[in-house]
Formats: sequence, C-alpha cells, structure tokens
Amino acid sequence: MVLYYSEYNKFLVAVDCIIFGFDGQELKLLLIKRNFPPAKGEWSLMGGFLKKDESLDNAAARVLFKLTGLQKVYLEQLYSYGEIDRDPGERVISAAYYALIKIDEYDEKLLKKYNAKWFLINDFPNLIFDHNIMVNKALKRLKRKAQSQPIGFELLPEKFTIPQLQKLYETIFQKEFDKRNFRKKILGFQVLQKFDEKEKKSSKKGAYLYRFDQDKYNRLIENGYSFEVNV
Amino acid sequence: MVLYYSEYNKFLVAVDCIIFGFDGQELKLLLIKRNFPPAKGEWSLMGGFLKKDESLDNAAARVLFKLTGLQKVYLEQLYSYGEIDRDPGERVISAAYYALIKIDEYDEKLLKKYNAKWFLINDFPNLIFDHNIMVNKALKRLKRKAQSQPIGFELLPEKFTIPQLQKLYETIFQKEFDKRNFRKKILGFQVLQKFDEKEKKSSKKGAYLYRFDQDKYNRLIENGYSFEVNV
DNA sequence: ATAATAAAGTGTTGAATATACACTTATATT
DNA sequence: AATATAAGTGTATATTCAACACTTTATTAT
Repeated sequence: MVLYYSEYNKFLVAVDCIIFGFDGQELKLLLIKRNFPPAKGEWSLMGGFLKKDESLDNAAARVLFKLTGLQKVYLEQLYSYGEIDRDPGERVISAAYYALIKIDEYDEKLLKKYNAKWFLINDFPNLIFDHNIMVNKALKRLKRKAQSQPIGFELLPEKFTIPQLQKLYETIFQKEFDKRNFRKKILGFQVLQKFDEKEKKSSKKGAYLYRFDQDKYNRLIENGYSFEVNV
Repeated sequence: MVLYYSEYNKFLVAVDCIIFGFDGQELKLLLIKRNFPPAKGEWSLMGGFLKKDESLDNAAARVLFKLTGLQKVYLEQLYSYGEIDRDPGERVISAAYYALIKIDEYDEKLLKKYNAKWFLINDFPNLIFDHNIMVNKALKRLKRKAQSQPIGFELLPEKFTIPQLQKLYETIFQKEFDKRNFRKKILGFQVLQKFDEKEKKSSKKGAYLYRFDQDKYNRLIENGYSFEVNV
C-alpha cells in the first residue's frame, strides 16, 4: 500500500457503549467497574479500543457482545468525543454508541465477569471521563428517536402488553400518559399484531399480548407513513 | 505521562466538512477539487487531519476557516465514518461536520486558492470515498434540525425578509408552502424583530426586513417553548 | 400623468388531530 | 359470594393544520 499521509499524527480510537434496558418498570443502564488504570475501581461505560481489522460499527458490536452476549441488537452511533484531555491516561478519540437490549435476554453470568451492574437511569454513580456527558446525550437521543420511530419495541420482549409499552414510554419521557389516548394512538398505527394469549403476571384480569410487525411497518414507511408519538 | 494503552493500534483521524450556503434562491454546497493523491483531480469535501494539540471540534473549525475565512459559524458534528477501506490511501477514521454559512460573508478569493466551487444541492458531481454518503446524511440532518430548531437563520444574512426565509425553507424541504400559513407560523413564534426598512431588490413594493432575536428565543426555550415548522 | 406590472401582504372556514375525562369488565383472592 | 385490582373502552371539546383569493405598494412603461 502506498502511504500518502505518513506525516500526520495517529491516535488511539475507542468505542464506548451506552447500554439501555427496561425491566418492566424502569429504564436501566448497564455500567462496569473498571479493573484497570487509569480510574481503576470507578464506574464507567463498557468500552474498548478499535482494532486494525474492524470498522467502528464492528468494534461497537464486539464490545457490546462481550458484555451482553447479545448480537443483532439495536446499536446506533451517538457521537464522537475528541477533547484533548478527555482521557487522563492518554489521548483517545472515542466514538460512543448506544444500544437498546431486551433485558430478559441478557446473560446474567456476565455481570460478575465484568464487574457490571444495572442502574436506574435516575440513580447511577458518577462516571469516569466524559461518560456522564455521553449518557446524557444518549438519553436525549433515545427520547427523540422513540418519539419518531418505533424503537421502543427494542427494549421489550418479543411479546408485550399495551400497559407494558405505555410504562416504557412513561419511563423514557418521564411523563404519564392517558391510557385511553395512548392505546388509541399506538393501535392507530396498525403495526401491532394481537395474540389471543394473555399476560397475567401484573393483573388478575390479564392483558392481551401483542408483537411489533416490522415487515408491516417497513411497508408503511415506504408509503410515506410516519410514526409520531405525542409527548 | 504514563502510557496505559501502549499495546493498542493508532489511526489517522480526519475531519470533513459539509458546507451549506444559500444564495437567495437555492441551497448550495461548497466542494473542492483535490490537488493531491489519492483521487487527485476529483471533487471532494474540504477536510484535514486531526492534530495533536486540537480537539475534533477545533479541527473542524480550523478546516472550515481555511476554506471560508469564517469563524463563529454554525458547525455541528454529523457522524463518524470508520469503514476499513473508506479511504484507499490508508486507513483513516473521519469525523464529518456540517456548517451553515451566510453566503454573502463568504470570501470569494478562497475559491481559486483551494479549487473550490459552489454547487447546487440538486446537481453536484460525484464525490470521492464516502463523501456522497456524508452529504446525504448532512442534508437529512439539516432537514430535521431546520424543522425543530431555528437554524435556518444561520444561512441568511443578518437582515432578511419573510419571502426570503420562505424560499430558504422551500429549498431545504423541496416543497412549496402557502405564504399566508408560512407567515402566520413563523411570526407566531415571536422571535423575529421587524425593521421599518424594506428590501427592494426582488420586488417593486419591497418587503420588510426582519432579524432573528436569539436572546428572545433563548428565553422562550427556557420556558419549555418549542419551535416546530410543519413540512 | 396614467396605466400596467409584479411581488408583498392579509383572514376566514372546514378538517383533522390532540386532549380531557369515568365507568365497565375480567379474574384472582379472601 | 364478595372484594380487590388492573385492563379495557367512547365521547365531547379545544387546538392545530390546510386550503383558498383579493388588496396594497411602488416601479416601469406609455
């Protein structure tokens, strides 16, 4: 390979993952306690350095897989952080990604292995470097995206009830919705498929289960349809 | 400095700028003809390599200043591109930024110096590497942002008329608006300050000049106010 | 001086959408 | 059989969006 750019500086490049989950009641964040310097023993996002043979996206997926055991999850680049002193160890450019995972598919064994823990989104420890800034940005992005695209479903199990979906939206937007209006709005999109089955854990009556019909959604999108939740 | 991360790979990091302008009629894009390899002689975004002593944001501002002579312009990070072979010269991670400039403040002398040229957004040449992808993403972002935040004003001179503003929105969204409804909507936000002065270039009658009142907008924002243009 | 021209500026009405609000139903538990 | 609990349902009002045509102002041409 011809080297055209040899006189320029090179930098360490990292990826950091903001991992969101939903336990049925609250929005949660998966954090690790660092066991290496600098900032050893402090809480941090899961991250890793970019390797020669992988793209940024692949690096993020690799880091996410390592901590969750999950592949094919919703993973989106958030923003890149390039302040000179953001990492006191050495200069590192970091591309932050955020992930939405189905918490019931998460492999709990990995919590111990990586000193990881789920925290409530409203109550998590101070993080190293600029990781707090990253989490704030990820939360804002999640709110925006959840409003205009059906990504909320990424945080729910395959089958879910309308009350569960409403609770999820309420924790994301930190706001209560009227259940009649919410149901009307969501079912009005016609992208939910109803099962005869009921979920009975959270009530005596039980609530019907639904699933998000991705194919139908894609077809609607092609026809200029738009998904917008009022908040 | 202690080096904690010495075993990891380092990468060239670049910034590329998508520079938008508005000439009163059309949305435009500032491009340069590369005079260095690889892809010498082809059209490209203005870019540059990150230096040791600057942040990503500063690098983008430096590159933008070099080509436009402008500082303190609207400049926002768009996305980072990290595919392995995106630059055939060597592996380069690129952070793309987009800028909105007031075309009447642009220094024309710089066009020659950098082989630069303004192109219509609907008719520009094929670009090198992944730069077409970057421009598409920037256009999408501009549409989204212009809908929910008053960034359109960044592309207009300090004083502008309502018809000019409408024309700008029409070129951004590639759609015509009803002038009564547009005026109603925009003036309803109460963030435009009217002058007694008229602009007479584009009509015999002349149109009143306005300016965007940033301070007033900031105050409204703090009170939970929201700027939303329907498209 | 007068007429013609061209873009700026202005209100109202009907349609669609969002919001507010209270009772009934189903089933497990006592 | 009674009670308790969350699921499920409809309507009326307010707000917002979308459609639509004429008047005003000043320049230019006659």
